[in-house]
Amino acid sequence: MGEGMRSESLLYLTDEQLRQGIEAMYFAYRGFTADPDRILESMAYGRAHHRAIHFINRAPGTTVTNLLAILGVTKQSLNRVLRTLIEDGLVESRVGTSDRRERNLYLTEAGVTLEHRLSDSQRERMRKAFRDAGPDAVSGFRRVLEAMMDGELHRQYLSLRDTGQ
Amino acid sequence: MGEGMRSESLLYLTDEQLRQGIEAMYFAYRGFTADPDRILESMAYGRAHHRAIHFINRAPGTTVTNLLAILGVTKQSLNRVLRTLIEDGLVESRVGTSDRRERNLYLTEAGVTLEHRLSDSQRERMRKAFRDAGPDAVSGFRRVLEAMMDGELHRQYLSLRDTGQ
DNA sequence: TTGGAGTGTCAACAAAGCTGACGTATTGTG
DNA sequence: CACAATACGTCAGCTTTGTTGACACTCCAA
Repeated sequence: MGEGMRSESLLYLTDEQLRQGIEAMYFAYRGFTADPDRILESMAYGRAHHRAIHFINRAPGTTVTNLLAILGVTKQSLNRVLRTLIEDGLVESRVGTSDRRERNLYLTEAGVTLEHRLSDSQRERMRKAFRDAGPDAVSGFRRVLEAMMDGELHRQYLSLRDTGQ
Repeated sequence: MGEGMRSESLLYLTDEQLRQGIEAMYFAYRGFTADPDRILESMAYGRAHHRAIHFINRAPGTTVTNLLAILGVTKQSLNRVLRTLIEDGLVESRVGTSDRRERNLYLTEAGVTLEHRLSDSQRERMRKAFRDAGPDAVSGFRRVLEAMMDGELHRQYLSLRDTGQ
């Protein structure tokens, strides 16, 4: 430590500050997932189902392969989740029109309903956090999070972000 | 949309902004855990071992019950992890001096070594994120994360934070 | 037309969470 | 002292969600 801090900004990078950031990230993520987890556990679902529902809702008609890339899991793992969602009538899987090897995924009406319940609870918490922290904090929050992503993750985040209206 | 936004700050709370925050949190957390995960998978360990090691390092001599409260898991789940760490010589469990029912947990030298490897990688990513985002962003980042914690989580975060020198 | 690449499914297994029940050692209290 | 409560460990069994391996169907290009 202390090998030529020239600018004020470097003062923020003590090990103590970094450790606090790490622990804040850990506890905040637990809070972040708490509300949807509560809703999901009443059904037979888990976080994996939530993630699948979220991204199918974001990109209706997406393929299994595309979803695999976003979620970063194996196709076998995703398939199990997807199968239960299809059986339960929350997701519809249509054979691709141009390439019949692909399956295009859509939420059914029931799927959209559940997605709303889940995202409402999560948005509400995010809204409260943003409100409590104030408008200046929001941009800082997002800038740090973006800088924390790997190149590949960051690319995925941006490409999703840009599809939002 | 648009039923009486009076103050500028409310402009930040559109559903689109909230959704971006949610997705940023998701992708950032994946980046946040990626480096330790890589180190751990080369050994027979997982994220659960990392969490135990982290908090034993933070509060040497802590008891099992205390660790359970911080991690929010069951003792059976923690015990499995703790047992392997003790068997592998990374954690030492000493009978309590004042109350001999308790077990005080400490990292061994090997445990400290692994903790350093893990936290170095995570600190390095955090440092990069803070550096890239700039000093103003750091406080905003932390304020939003704190506001995202539940009451109980927030209390734990603060009590840990205050023990850091 | 046929073989390789791409897409998705089934089977079996592992990590790590959970509940419930129980044993043991220790502490504190009536 | 007797006995209830606490702290910890463990056994058994279940769930979610990740993993590999094997395989079927589809497309495309040689």
